[in-house]
Amino acid sequence: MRVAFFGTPAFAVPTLAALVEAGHTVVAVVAQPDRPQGRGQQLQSPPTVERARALGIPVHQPTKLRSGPFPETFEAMGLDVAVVVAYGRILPPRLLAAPRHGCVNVHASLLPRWRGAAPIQWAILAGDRTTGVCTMQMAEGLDTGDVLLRAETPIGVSETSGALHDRLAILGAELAVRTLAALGTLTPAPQPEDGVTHARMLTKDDGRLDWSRTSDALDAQVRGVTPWPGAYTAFRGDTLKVLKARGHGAEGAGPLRNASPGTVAIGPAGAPLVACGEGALELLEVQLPGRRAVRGADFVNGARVAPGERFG
RNA sequence: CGCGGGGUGGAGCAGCCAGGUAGCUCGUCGGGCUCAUAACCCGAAGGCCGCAGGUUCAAAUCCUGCCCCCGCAA
Repeated sequence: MRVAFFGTPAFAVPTLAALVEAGHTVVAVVAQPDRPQGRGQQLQSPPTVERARALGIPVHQPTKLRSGPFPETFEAMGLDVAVVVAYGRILPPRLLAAPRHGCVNVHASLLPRWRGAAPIQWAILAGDRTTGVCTMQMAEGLDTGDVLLRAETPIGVSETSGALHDRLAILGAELAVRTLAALGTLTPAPQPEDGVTHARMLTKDDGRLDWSRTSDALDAQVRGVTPWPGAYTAFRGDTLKVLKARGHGAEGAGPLRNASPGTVAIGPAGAPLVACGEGALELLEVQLPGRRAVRGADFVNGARVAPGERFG
């Protein structure tokens, strides 16, 4: 089939690669414009653009989708379908209607749960046991289209957003290929109104650890915001990033059983054990500003963390 | 030229501002104590202080250049 691919970040790359691998004619890759990024604020091309160049596919990075030259260019492509994966912008109706089979979106959640920008992170933050990917026939609303195919996967007890992201990217790629193969024979299933949740984009604030929450909630929060925006707490006036942690129930809290939230003890492996609203959180890997990431026990040794100190 | 922090025995850090003896918490090795231990006690090994120049009687420390690592900024 003649396909156009809309996608910007790393999550979209496996799908792009899979479409080409499956023998589809990808006539164009559309992504967000290059933006200054990283240390040094260098202008950098999105991952999908890098891949498109390597594959020799023409790239479009329009700043406007409603006006300007792009809509006409798009309509002239003579497409069977457009595949959209984490493109980052809403497609106007004119574009949605242009390809013969319309536009198909790959979304990283079990719709209608977690519509929106950060479905992977929110599934973990909310403590969901399973999540997955869906393909849908795109409609005008945000992730409201009829579902074509879905694939479910369990969320590991210590899985981070980063790890789940990589798994769902692969799963999504497979689902996209299967969806295109069956296009026209699939029955689009309208999303139920029950169970709709919205996964708003995360901000830096979502990484702040509130020690009055339960150890389970904090464990999920650390995993959900890793690697971005990252979990953090305050320690002696500095920001301490928490890269890896493990929640312990009341039994594991030991001497902290009646300590107020944020109080630190030294755990059995030498790592900091922090009192939560319920249970305790063991900090397995942390990082101080300007320093490299270290194991919990090394942090305790180097910073001479004393039992009874406070985080947060 | 976006802003900023850091490179010191195997690990994590202090010392640098006010140049002059290599320090701390661990780990490792040996010994002791103990029914036993991630506990405790005694002892030991291990570092050209990122690299190259400069200043100085003297540089981990001050000056210059370079290399590497990291935080902010999406």
